Formats: sequence, C-alpha cells, structure tokens
Amino acid sequence: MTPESYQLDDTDRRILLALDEDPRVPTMMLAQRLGLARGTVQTRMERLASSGALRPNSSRVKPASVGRGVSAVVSAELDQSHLEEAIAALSLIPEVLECVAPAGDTDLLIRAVATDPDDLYRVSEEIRLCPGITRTSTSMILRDVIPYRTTALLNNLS
Amino acid sequence: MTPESYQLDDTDRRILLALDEDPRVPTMMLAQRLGLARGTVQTRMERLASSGALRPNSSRVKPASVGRGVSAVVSAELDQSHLEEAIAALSLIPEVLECVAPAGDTDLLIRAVATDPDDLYRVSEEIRLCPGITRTSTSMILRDVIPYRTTALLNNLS
DNA sequence: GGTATCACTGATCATTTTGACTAACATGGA
DNA sequence: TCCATGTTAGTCAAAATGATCAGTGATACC
Repeated sequence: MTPESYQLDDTDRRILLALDEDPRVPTMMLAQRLGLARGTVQTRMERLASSGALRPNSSRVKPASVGRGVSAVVSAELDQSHLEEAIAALSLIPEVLECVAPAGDTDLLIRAVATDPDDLYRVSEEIRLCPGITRTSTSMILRDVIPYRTTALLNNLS
Repeated sequence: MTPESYQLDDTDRRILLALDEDPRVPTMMLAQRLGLARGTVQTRMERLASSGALRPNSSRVKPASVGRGVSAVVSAELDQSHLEEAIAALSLIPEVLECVAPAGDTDLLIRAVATDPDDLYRVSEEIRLCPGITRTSTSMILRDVIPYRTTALLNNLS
C-alpha cells in the first residue's frame, strides 16, 4: 500500500496530531479524548500504520541529549557517477542525521551533528573523504529557529 | 532539569533505540526484550522524558501522506534587525516544517513542503513576503537520500 | 571496616488497556 | 432498494499499568 493510496480525513488528522504530541497515549484515552469509539481509533491507527502515514521511526531523540550539542549543514558537490557510493559511505557516518538531494548547484545537503566544533571538523572531514564527494562547505547551525514540526501542517489541512 | 544534566548510559541508549523504532511498544515487552526488570525500564523512561532526552513530539507523520509530496529547501537572506518578526511570520506558515540559522552567507535555511510545484511556488512566495526577508532561493528536493535518523548515532555512542 | 546511597531485581496488588470478537446502526453509492 | 463501509457499543479473557514493597549488589564516603 503506497502512502498516497488512501486519503486522510479529519479523524485521521486528529489521531495523528494526538499521537504526535504523545506517541504512547493508550488507545482508549485517545478515543475518549477525541470523542470516538475505541474500535474506531484502533482501526484507524492500524490503517495509518500500514498505509505508511506514520514513519517507522519516531525521531524523538535529541542529539544534544547524547552529547551532540553542535549541529551543522554540510553542502556537498559530487561526481554524479559515484552518487550511490557516496550515499553508502555517508550512511555509515553516524553523525550524518539526514541527507537530501536538491535541484541546483549543490548536489547533496547533509545535516550532521558533533560534540563540539573540533569534532564537527572531524565529521566534516569524514564527509569530504567519502568516495565521489569533490567539495564540501560546512556551516554550523547557530540557532534552531523552528524545530521540525508537522503540527502546523496537520492543523491546517482543508 | 536541562538535557545535559544527566549522562545517558548504555541502558538508556537501548531504550531510546527501541522507542525510536516502535514508540508504542508496551513497557513490559520493552523490558523483556532488553533483558531488564519492568520497574527499571519504567523508571528510566520517566527520567528520559523529564530530562528532555525525548522530544515532546514524535514527528512521525509523513508530509506525503497528507498530500504534501513536494519538499524543498529555501534559503533566505534577511534584514537582521527584523529577525524575530521574520521567525514569527515563518512560524505561521504551515508548510514550513523547519528552520535553522546557520553561520555564513545564508541567514535562514528553511525546510518546506507543498502539494505540487505550483503550490511550492506559492509557498516560497509566502516565505519571501515575510517581514525582514530580503531574498530567497528555493531548491526542490529531488531525493530523500538519507531520511532523518538518530539510529546510527545511538548505535555508535562509545 | 562499616555504613549510607543508589540502581536493579522480582514480587505483590487493584485497575486499566488490549486484542479479538460481536451486533446494531447510519450513510452514501450502485 | 440493496450493499458495502464506517461507526458505535457491547462482550470476553489476557495482558499491561502504576504503585508499591523487600531483597541484593554495587559504589562512595566516613
């Protein structure tokens, strides 16, 4: 079942919102909080999970709480013919939390963390040495202006 | 209690890993899976939650599943004297999922989603019109090379 | 050496939740 | 009108929860 195969309705949205703010809330409490029958919520949650609307991982761990207080954006240019190799190598670096391929001049945008600026240097060197990567530019993140959220989106679906 | 006030140990890490891959696993199953007493896991989870190691929100919702299949990185330059205004305005745009302030030439890096390229244009216009923002550059994300993860990090703590 | 503190274990208890079923009811489409 | 689907509201045994407790090692401190 692909993510698009099923259109979420208002009830799904409310369930997702509630789950987002408290992933471990018991189904029964959720049901009475939303004014629904337990069976309904149960069915919906199963469907949401199997349809892929909920990611398998929850991403609730703050890197800072495991000693990675410094985070950075690394943009990398690469030899396109070695794309897959580069991806494989990047995947092996634990400090690489995320990587996307945008259209435009930069080939890869990488989100990385480190314990301190020195460590960040080490991490960015590791990234630079990945096969196929020709050039990197690292910017430390000074402020997390809006931490990742989907709440606003869920609240504003027509 | 600040996030740094308490050093996570191996047990905490294993709990976080398990919770990350299945946020709704019952405490008891978690305990027997990790080979710990239920009370121990219960105590740890309470501490992890109150110490801030676990984010309040789980971020498990895939934007694609709510019809936002297009995502982009928007870099914005701004009039620094209007920073707070810009942030406030950006926060009001539901399609803005995340925003960080990196050191360097770009002042803000914004992660946004949209229903389709046309809609992305609309969203990036909304961003551009935020007070204080002088200039933006939008790059559609062609591929989610490494989706956000903390698993590798948790697995590689010394 | 003795002792206090702390975390973990393994046990209890009543209460709540779960998963897997029903049957009844409403609604909207063929 | 009939049918499929989603919702509600029940049931049931099994399991999990939250709140305890005493016992056992560690570790640190005097």
